[in-house]
Amino acid sequence: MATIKDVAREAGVSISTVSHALSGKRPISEPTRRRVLEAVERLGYRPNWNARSLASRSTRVLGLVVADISNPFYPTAARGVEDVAIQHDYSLIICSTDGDERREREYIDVLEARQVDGIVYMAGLAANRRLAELVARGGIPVVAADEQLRDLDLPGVFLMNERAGEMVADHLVALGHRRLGFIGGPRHLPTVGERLAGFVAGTASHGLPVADECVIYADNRAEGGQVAAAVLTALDRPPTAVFVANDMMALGVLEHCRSSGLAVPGDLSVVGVDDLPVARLVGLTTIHQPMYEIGATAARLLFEILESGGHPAPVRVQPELVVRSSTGPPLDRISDLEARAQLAVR
Amino acid sequence: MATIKDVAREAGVSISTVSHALSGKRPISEPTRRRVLEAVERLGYRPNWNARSLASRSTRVLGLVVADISNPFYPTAARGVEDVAIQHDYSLIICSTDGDERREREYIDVLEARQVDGIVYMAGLAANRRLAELVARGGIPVVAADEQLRDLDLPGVFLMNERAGEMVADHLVALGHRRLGFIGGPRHLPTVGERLAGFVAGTASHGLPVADECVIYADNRAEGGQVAAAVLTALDRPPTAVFVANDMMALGVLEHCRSSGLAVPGDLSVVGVDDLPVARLVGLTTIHQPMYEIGATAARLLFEILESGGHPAPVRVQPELVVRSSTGPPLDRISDLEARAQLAVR
DNA sequence: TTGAAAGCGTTACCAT
DNA sequence: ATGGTAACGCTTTCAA
Repeated sequence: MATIKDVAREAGVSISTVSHALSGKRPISEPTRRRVLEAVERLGYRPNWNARSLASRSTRVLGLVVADISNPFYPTAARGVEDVAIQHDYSLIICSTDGDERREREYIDVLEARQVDGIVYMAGLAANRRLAELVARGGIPVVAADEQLRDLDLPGVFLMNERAGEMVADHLVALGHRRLGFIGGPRHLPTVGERLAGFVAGTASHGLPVADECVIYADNRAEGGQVAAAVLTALDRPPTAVFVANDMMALGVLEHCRSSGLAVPGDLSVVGVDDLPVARLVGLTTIHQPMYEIGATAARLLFEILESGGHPAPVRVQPELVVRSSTGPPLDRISDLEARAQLAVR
Repeated sequence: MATIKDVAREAGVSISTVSHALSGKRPISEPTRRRVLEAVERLGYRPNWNARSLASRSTRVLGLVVADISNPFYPTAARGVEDVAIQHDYSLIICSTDGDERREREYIDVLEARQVDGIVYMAGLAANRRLAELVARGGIPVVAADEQLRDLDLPGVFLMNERAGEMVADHLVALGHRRLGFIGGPRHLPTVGERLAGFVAGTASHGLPVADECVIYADNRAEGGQVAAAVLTALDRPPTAVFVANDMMALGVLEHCRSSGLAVPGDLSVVGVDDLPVARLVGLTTIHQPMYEIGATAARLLFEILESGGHPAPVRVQPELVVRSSTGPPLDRISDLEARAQLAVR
């Protein structure tokens, strides 16, 4: 592997000239520059980033921690982060913690050891001290995206989760639902609590409660949704509509309905959050999250800190309800309407 | 940020003692070791990986290049690579080229500049010289996964694509289809060609051709499938069944059918390849690829090279047909059967 | 069992 | 416009 030294020798100039010819950090005569570039080409020289980082005390690398890269939400958000990073001539290390605390802890260490210039945290969990310590040390700026971290109050970009819950409540109540359910990921996640709070507030504003037994917490993924749906539909008085705190879980709910012969939306209306690409394919009514923008904004926030320090205020993004075919009037409501229509005819 | 020097001072020992206490590369007396560890803890010391790599000439980092991280195929494969990497105490840089040549070129440079110890290549494209040059220089071993690289003959792990095509052909012909179509990504991709070849060979063995106008190449993603399906179904004599070279495109085909009111499988049977998680949700018949295993095997291959050099033989994995609800007898065939059944009744 | 010192490939500063 | 050289933080000889 050719080094800067080899290039210098090949081009017949000093090391520092090569360095500057490549970085453009000081004027270089055109012929010299050309000779250097030719030597680079001939030797297939690629500057060693480790050495560069070591000498310059900046790695030009950002860390991105996501909860589960196989949730389609993250790749898009990651792309947002990455594009902004690339604009700033940075690159990205993506760490998928898979909801596993040990793994998450290790990744934090890796990112710190790698001396990344900053971290975008999109993993929710972080129950562990590791991140708190890192933040406390203050060496590496961290911004959160999508999910605020418990007890940490990082700068970041978040969906207006309460608003999202309200919108869903309005939609379902308007359709005629009276018995409503909620399915969410682990209860300690701020987003889950906020979405539920908004949902409850929304239904309450129409004079409707959300019964305790109709609120189920489960694993954050499709399987969790499936399990929760089974519990919910087995109730004596099952809800006619359910708000599911994210699309992956909502897909699980749909799967449960399919496999147990429940009609959607006839027997159960389902609303998710995220608007994953697959939501369109399966006709899932959901709250749209601007995933790419959330990632990009988080990255911009990070560069803002990197460049001018400080603790920028959190950015809150507007939810948007996308109505598809997984929501409709409840069955009893339909027969009700039909009955009235018939009365009218007479 | 505390350095090894700080730790040495704090613990009252030399730098090399700290280094060895941490790496365990030479015997250290218990009390000394403890003092060092305490100092590390107190200062929150994290070894600088750049410096370490520079000094030891090994980064313990692998590069993973994927075509499109938002294709659910990749995360799972990536997980396979990552798990094996972690077992070897390596970490992973994931690069998503997005099918963009410029981006791909840049990433290759990044990985080389970062001095990764090896690269798993899962992106197909690589029409560019960059990778060829890198391979030619021979500094960094590269293995391919899922898609062999044109003109490069890397060690790697691949699906038996011809076999997959044959299996699909057998399945569709057995259902009674006579007019068959094929939709694939860019024709220069080896997998696409191989899957088509197997498909054609399979139908031929039943005495059936695949008409030229029924073979469509398009963009590798869902949108491409949608476009291709539109072309195919607009034909004078459209096929009654189509083999789509990957699930994302197949989802696009399904989407086209839905939006244009075509029944699946009544009007068109659809088979994909990959068996993405979403395939189950939408009931897509498809060829199962062991994604995780493909990734893990590729990583193992890479470590094999790293440890003992050489050029291991390519690993080929068996395809498996998963029949779901997107395939069935063609409509005319159904009426045909019904007609016969009625005849039988009389 | 420990310490000193020579690199590793760059950048950045001080000269010229 | 160019060259020399001291860092950067660590690993790895070589000595003791």
